Amino acid sequence: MGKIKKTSTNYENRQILDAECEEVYAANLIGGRWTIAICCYLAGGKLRFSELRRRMPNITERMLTLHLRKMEANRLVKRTVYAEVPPRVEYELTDIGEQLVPILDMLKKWGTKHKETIQ
Amino acid sequence: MGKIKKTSTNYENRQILDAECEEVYAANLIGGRWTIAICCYLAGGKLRFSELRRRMPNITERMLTLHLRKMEANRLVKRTVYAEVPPRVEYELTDIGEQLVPILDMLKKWGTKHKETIQ
DNA sequence: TATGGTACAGACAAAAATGTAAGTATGGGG
DNA sequence: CCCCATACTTACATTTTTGTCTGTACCATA
Repeated sequence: MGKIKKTSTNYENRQILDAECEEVYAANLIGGRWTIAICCYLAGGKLRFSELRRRMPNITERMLTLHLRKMEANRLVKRTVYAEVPPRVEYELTDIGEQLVPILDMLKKWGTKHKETIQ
Repeated sequence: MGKIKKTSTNYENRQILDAECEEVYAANLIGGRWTIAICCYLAGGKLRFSELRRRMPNITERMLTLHLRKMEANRLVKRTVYAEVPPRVEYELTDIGEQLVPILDMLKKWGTKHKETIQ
């Protein structure tokens, strides 16, 4: 989420997988501890920064900011700033972000089944 | 993939999300740089350790081992050891692992569409 | 003048993931 | 006895991600 070193094997390997495997490309977009949770909350409609924070009591402001910025860069969310004081910033899923929701739903069902299966 | 510190905030946060969000639970199962790629190759049928390695020239033996072990622990793959010399070990998807394949396929389609969308 | 709320940014630290390099066991073939 | 192949393991180093803490701008209200 911070700086990446473009000469590392790690970075190189990620690029290679990213390029040759669309599943990995997609997975990298929703990677990060809080990304999917944020998607789930935004699936219910647009939310302010502070509202997201309230829904995820354990995330820090820094982590929320970093994740939202990454998601914005990846075009999963749209960020709207209102010129008010105190500031108001709203986040919502983009079209392509919305299209992820049913997949997350399948993942959810699979996860539930997996939990049952392994015990 | 190595040791985890069970007293860390990081660990605690993961547990919390894991418990309250099945999507995150599922995503954690397929997390890790090489996990999805391994699933994709195993979707075509069982493969030996060395065959997997040949299909992923950039993975190291250590990383392949670690990922396969994690996937085995998570019941995504089944590991079969043959008492031969030199050793032969085969890996294949479990039932629940197979059920992940169509979801990865949706993820792939979404990834392709995302790539088109963002340019 | 002091305080409060919102949505951040920056420096730093800790933890986790990934990668590098070397070594292991086994038995068969030369 | 030496080397080969396979499927690992171990110690260590590097990179990346995550978390802690402090500070900031803005204007309104007390």
